[in-house]
Amino acid sequence: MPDDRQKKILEILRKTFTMPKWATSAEDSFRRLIVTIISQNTADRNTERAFENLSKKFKITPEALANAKQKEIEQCLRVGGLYRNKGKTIKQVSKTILEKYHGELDPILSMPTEQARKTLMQLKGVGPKTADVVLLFSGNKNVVPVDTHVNRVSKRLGLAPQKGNYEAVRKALQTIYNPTDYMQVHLLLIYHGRKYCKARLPQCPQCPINTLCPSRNLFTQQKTG
DNA sequence: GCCCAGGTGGGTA
DNA sequence: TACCCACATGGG
Repeated sequence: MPDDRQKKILEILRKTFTMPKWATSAEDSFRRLIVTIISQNTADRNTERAFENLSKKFKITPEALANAKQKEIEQCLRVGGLYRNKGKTIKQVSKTILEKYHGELDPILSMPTEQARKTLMQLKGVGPKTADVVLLFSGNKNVVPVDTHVNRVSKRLGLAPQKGNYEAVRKALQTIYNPTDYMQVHLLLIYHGRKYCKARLPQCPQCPINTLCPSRNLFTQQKTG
């Protein structure tokens, strides 16, 4: 159960940002996995362009991508950056799903959460963030994916331990908030991080939750003496 | 021209 | 185990 401050933070974020339609729309789980791999360390705009190129050239199925030439996958992804790594990952992941899991991702997502998570992370190029995004948005699992914004914002807001690693931040957020809110917590912290709570800024002047932010007080104290 | 966007795996101490 | 680095493009 969130305490008053934690509850208020979520309430303000809900009023500040609107949730995207895609979050609750049905999406093929394999497509979700591929998009999420492309999005790794990449701006949304470039992710979209790369995925569009890939979709035009190939059917987004384990069969089609496992049998595609890696060079051709890479060319589609070029516009997004990190294209050699991701081309290799996408081909390999598709091949593994095809050969080891009969070309089906959904049975993995039907496993208990921890087992599904572990299984996804055994795919080379799929780390905790990518696994959790697929689990949350396509597997209907109770996890909070921690991307760079979620990590930074959670720590500044005192929602997660300052030196916590991925797992510590994820567990902290999952403990504070209700599973029904996990998707909102994930997305709203990202939107907040992008708009107000930037990595290069020690604090955010226009931030709508400034008064609830412990690091804002630290900053104020430093500035005033 | 420089910084920012923003995950994973491999190497090293 | 904890840190450091390579991967790569597009936009402001």
